[in-house]
Amino acid sequence: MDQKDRKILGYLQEDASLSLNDLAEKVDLSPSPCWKRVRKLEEDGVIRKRVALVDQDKLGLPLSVFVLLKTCNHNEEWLEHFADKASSFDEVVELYRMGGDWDYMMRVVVKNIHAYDQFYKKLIKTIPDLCNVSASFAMEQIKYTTALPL
Amino acid sequence: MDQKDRKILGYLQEDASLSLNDLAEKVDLSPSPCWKRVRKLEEDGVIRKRVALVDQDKLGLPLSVFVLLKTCNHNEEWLEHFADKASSFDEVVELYRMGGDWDYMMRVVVKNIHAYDQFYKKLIKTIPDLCNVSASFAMEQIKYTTALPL
DNA sequence: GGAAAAAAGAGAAAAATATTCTATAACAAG
DNA sequence: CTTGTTATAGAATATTTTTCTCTTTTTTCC
Repeated sequence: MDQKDRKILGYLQEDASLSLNDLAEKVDLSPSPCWKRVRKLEEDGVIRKRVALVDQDKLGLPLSVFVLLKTCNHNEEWLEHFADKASSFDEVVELYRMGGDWDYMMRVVVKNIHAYDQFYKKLIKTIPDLCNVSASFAMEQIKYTTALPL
Repeated sequence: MDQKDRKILGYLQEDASLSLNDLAEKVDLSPSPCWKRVRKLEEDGVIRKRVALVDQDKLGLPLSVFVLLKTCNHNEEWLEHFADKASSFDEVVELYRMGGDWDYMMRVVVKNIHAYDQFYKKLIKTIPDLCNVSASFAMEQIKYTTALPL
């Protein structure tokens, strides 16, 4: 991965609908070697996938809730079971195992506070041994990008 | 936006490299009406953009840090200035204004803890009047999807 | 330093895909 | 009904992606 690959990633991170010709031009290559690089980046898994980003508000799901969790149960099996179950909820768009005070944090996307409460009830029903659950509501999404710093 | 549009979004959220023929087949349409729907979704801004998702680990940026912030300065101007400045950092991939104990939360993508510290120093230098800054480190990213629930 | 091998690039041809166009079918309002 | 509107299908055209071949550049090793 050299500087040109990085440049390619930079552009495709921002706009994957860019045609190969345009991309090639931007990175100062002719289409064919540019295409080879793109394909290699895909094969190597550097480019994980191409996706369409959908507008949360326009879909009627303006609310992001950050949910912090503590478990009472610290064995391997529980962890795996939790990861599986929690990941399976479509509302959970991000899920992290954390260091520090809380064991897990997730971002949950819902219509409104009531919908969050429904999710909450579903969550604690599905996953036992949660010792502590705390929700923080995002008032405003100031920045959201999938583009990693290069 | 009817059920078919939703189905289209569902597929494109997962894989935007899907050809129009394949997509059309999946949603039970012929290519041309399917294409019209996709274009309308794009024009209406329901589909915000198409992007390539890059692997954090493969890029050498395995660490996500969640940074919580409190400001001492609660006037309109400060808020705007903060939003601008904080958004401008490439390491900041998500930024929310929060309800509750903390004013802001952001996810910062970096190489390692040392790189986070560098970022931290850059942050407090750039943005004055931060009363409190707290960082939580993600040990593991269990789920990360850009696909909103439909 | 220079020859051989390897890697990266250019340009054109072929294949696949997206886009437009036209005509037909379903649907809703008066 | 029937008129106007919207959605669809299928074919044509245009664009884009992918492959192929040949050339240039870079690297390696003597």
